[in-house]
Amino acid sequence: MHTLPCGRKRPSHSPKTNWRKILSEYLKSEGHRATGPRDKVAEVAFQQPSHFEIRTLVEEVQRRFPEISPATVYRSVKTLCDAGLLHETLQNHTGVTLYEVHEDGHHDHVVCIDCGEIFEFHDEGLENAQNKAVKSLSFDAESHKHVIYAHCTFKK
Amino acid sequence: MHTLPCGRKRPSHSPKTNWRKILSEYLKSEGHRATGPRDKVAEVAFQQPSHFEIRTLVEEVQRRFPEISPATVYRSVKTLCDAGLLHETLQNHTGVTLYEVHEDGHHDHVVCIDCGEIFEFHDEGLENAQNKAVKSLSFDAESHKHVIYAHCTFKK
DNA sequence: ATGAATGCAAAGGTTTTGCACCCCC
DNA sequence: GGGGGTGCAAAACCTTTGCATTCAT
Repeated sequence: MHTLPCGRKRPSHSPKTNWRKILSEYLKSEGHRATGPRDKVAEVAFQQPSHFEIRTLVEEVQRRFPEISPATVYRSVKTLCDAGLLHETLQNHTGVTLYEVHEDGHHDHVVCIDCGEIFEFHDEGLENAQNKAVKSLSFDAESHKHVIYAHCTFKK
Repeated sequence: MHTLPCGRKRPSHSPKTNWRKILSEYLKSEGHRATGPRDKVAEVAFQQPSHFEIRTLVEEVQRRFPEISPATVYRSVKTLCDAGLLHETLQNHTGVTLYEVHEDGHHDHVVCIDCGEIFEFHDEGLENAQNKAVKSLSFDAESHKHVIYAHCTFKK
């Protein structure tokens, strides 16, 4: 573990570098098998930009491994999500679901309505308020999505 | 306007009771027309439970008005969103997009991962933190989604 | 009358599935 | 060898679109 500027901790081996071990342990524990195609899909997935569409992943896998079928990509992504390595994160400005590598550190997202650019941000006060609110709900919260849709001011 | 227990104000005529006027003004202002099918779709939409899938709406419209085609339902929902009467709100536990009647008062959602039940909540501290965080981003925020996925403890 | 709105059916796009074959354990 | 995994193609879905027709203004 190391401490980030913002003060919170993050495991030093994120799934992005550590996924092989996590995946193989998950597969073993579930009675699933380590196979070539699934491994290649994972490899491509972890090389994607931080937020990606499954559509893009399918294309990239097909480009690099033409013998792997789209069905396998879909099935593998599902497995990677179950293994806790990937995460359906948010919907971009056109409503398409994006995936990201599941990191422990908490962050929220801003999506530009105009250009689709995605920004991550971390706000201590917001996080505290969220935790407090969740606690008061007396539900057993597992995850949450907080996405802000806005106009970014970078382009044009 | 009247004041709610939590202290915030809500317009006394929500779209739920007032939609005809709002819709007709919107249509006029955009050079669109008041038509039977669109009106019927709106009528059914505003009778739906607070969070509904478009799939359910299509079925209900077909049931009550078999002469109205699904395409018209889709087109009408788009119009109602443009008019500010409906809102694509969140995704339920299976990833399906839900619509709700657009109310002014701000609330967030809890979705039960197991049964799909949806709860609304309003938390003053959270809302303040959100506003503050958004402000500090120096984006021009237009909307945001905050959904908590949790296990509810009501059933079984 | 004129152009928006509709119904129908077809097209488009995405994701899932059935099944025979393959190959990891 | 047995059962999970894969590729392929078809199916299943969901949503949009083209077009002729209808209808509001």
